[in-house]
Amino acid sequence: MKPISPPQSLMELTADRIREAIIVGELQLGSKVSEQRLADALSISRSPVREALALLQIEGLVRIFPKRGTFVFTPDEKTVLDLCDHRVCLESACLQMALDRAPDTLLGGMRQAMEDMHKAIRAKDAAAYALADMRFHRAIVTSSGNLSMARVYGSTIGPLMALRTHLFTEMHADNQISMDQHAALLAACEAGDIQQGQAIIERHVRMLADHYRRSRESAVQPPQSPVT
Amino acid sequence: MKPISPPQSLMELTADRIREAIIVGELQLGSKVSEQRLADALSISRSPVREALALLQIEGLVRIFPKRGTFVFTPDEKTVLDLCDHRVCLESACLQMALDRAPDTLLGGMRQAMEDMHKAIRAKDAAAYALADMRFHRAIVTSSGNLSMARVYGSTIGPLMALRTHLFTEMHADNQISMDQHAALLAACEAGDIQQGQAIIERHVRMLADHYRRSRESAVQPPQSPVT
DNA sequence: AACATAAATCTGCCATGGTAGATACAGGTA
DNA sequence: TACCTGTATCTACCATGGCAGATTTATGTT
Repeated sequence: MKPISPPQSLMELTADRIREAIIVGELQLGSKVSEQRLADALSISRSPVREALALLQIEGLVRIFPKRGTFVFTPDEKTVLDLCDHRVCLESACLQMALDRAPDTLLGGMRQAMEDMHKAIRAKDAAAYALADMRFHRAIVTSSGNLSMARVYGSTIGPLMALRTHLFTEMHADNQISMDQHAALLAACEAGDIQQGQAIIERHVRMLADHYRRSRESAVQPPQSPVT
Repeated sequence: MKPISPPQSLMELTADRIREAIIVGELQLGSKVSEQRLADALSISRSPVREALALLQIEGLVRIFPKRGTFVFTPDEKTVLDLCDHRVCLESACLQMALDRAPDTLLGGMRQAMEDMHKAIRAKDAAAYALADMRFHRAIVTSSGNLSMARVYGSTIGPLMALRTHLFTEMHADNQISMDQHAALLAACEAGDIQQGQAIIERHVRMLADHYRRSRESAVQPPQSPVT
């Protein structure tokens, strides 16, 4: 995937750390996140923290208000629905390309991710499940060989979807349905049935959207930003 | 589009400045771009320059090699083809959504852009034509109402496509073909024929890709990076 | 002359300081 | 009590310094 990465910069490590903290709920949605506090907590300077936050804003996980502060992004309903449409669009197109160009890579990535999802379920680790889920779908996009789509998916759609996934995998323990859908998608790919695979993707994402909608109906709305 | 922007940060201004310099060729493709030199040239500090470069890397205009330097990205053939596929994917999906949800907005935006394209052709203004062309396609994406897709299209695909456009902007004399395709797409939208519209988008982008390929066959290849 | 090696320089990366702007709070007035 | 205002504090933003890694150049050996 990445040809060169071992000398990972502190900024990237920090971004990874903060992203994970947001996804697993360590940093609450809508909460203010200060450069200084994060730097102190990680025992580093404010510079890499600042750059990491800028990156996370591009990814959509935080929102930076100039001279006011950085806040963990709370996705509203329209944002999630837009994201779902976007995701279906990219995944469907990439599924076709991946099956055409690199079916073995695609199937291998899917199977590996499903292994991890099984492990996460057995360990009842919601966060690990969310991450494995993300890897499953990321495999579709990366196997397409289209770097432009892969970058967008990995840097703007994946993290936000993982955030949303984690939000209700804790309360709804029906990972089984999700697992069945992933298995069905894998089977369709093994059979080379693109249309069937695309239909499953569509249904899967729609189900996620419905889950999100219902989980929000019975939840309080944290303040998104100091001003509207 | 942007609700708040007046107090634009120096980092954003710097990013805009560098982006324009790259697109118009002021900074040569493949050339090394130093934080220190840019900061000196703009009479500012290295901090905002560094953050701006990070942003431009996300957009795909530059490539940052850790501890080695930042280089203006030279799109190779695969990159452009990937970008074209990505563009077709987004535009096709957005066309459907726009016709479903806001056909009047879509048709209005298309007609306005076609007006501008006609004017540009009569005035033989290639740059104005390119901008109107971009607005035409952007109308499709924005009319879809999907903010996630619109952001990606505007911030990731747009700049790189503009760069590509500039690369062979001198030679394209067949704006008439392009105009005919846009007119055909508008007609298909007026008739509500989504499939026909999507087919036209596909053909249009393929034509652009062919243009690019031919323009590269008779051009030298600047070095992309110090190492492979 | 060709190559290997080592010193010097260049450059990005992270740490820290100063400043301006925004928010929060306290005190005073209607 | 409610509202306005002035002050204090907080925080992001930009400037600058020190350091480490990488590239280039110079030098000595074969």
